[in-house]
Amino acid sequence: MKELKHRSTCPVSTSLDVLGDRWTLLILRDMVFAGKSTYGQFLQSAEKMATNILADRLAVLEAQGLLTKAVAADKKSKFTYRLTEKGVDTVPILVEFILWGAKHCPTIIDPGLLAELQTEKDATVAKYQQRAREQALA
Amino acid sequence: MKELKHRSTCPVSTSLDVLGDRWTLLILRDMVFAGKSTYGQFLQSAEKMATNILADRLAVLEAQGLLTKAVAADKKSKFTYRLTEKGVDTVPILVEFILWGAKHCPTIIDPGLLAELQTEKDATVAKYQQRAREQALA
DNA sequence: GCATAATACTTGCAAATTGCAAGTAAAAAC
DNA sequence: GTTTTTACTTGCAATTTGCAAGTATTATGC
Repeated sequence: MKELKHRSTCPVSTSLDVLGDRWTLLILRDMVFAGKSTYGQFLQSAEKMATNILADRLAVLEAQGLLTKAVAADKKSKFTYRLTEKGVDTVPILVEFILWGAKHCPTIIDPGLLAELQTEKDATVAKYQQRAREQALA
Repeated sequence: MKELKHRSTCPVSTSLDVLGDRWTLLILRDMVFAGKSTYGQFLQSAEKMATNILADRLAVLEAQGLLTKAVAADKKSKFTYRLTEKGVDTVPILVEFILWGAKHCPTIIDPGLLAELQTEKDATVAKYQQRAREQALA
């Protein structure tokens, strides 16, 4: 069980204690926007996460209740990671990171998604949250 | 000049390259919600940031154009840090961290601010952004 | 005008974390 | 029954963090 030290009672600080590093939110991004759910899929993202870091972060996210781990339906040698409601609730955070990065950094992003986020943020957030919930039932 | 490596062209990833650590967003939080502007003030927050980390992060934030550094109006031995528009644009990110932390972690937060964020998020974001812009002119 | 305090860092070093490469183990495919 | 797939674990060097102490410039008090 991965323990976690909380530095203060401030909600920004406690959120950062869980999510504040270079990799954790990328895993959640891959689940929400790319529909990924397995260790092997997470390893294939453009940022090339090291295998030990991925294993560590998945363990933290599971211990903190943002995702669940279960044996895959098709193969016993495979695990499927799914978002809990606590994990689904990080979608608004991911969206704000997308909007900030798209505005202020050199990035490449699907223009359709960006336009959707800029004009109908709340509905788009809700759409991806609903999609994640439905995957969790599958 | 603090350089920064970008791991990919994904906007979440590039945002994390700048903001993805345990301390950076706490500095921005202190500027936006506590009106702090000096090195000494940042050191006094509940999370007890080490002096070298603070100096490093302020340099990164300045190099990345999220804040500006200037000699204080009252004392030549003091510096005043202010948010640029790029910095002001992180307020929605901070707000989502507040809401997630307040919902899912044990935290203490001003009930007035929380209620305001829950019922009138956009207006509250705009209010704190405007406040930060006005401080930058002072 | 000189000692003390305030302000903003910098430096040194041990401990923790990260990143890379290679190795392991169970299940699946051929 | 050998090879491949899948999910890790391990070892180790390099980087980052965290703590304590030191430095440098400006301001204050007598």
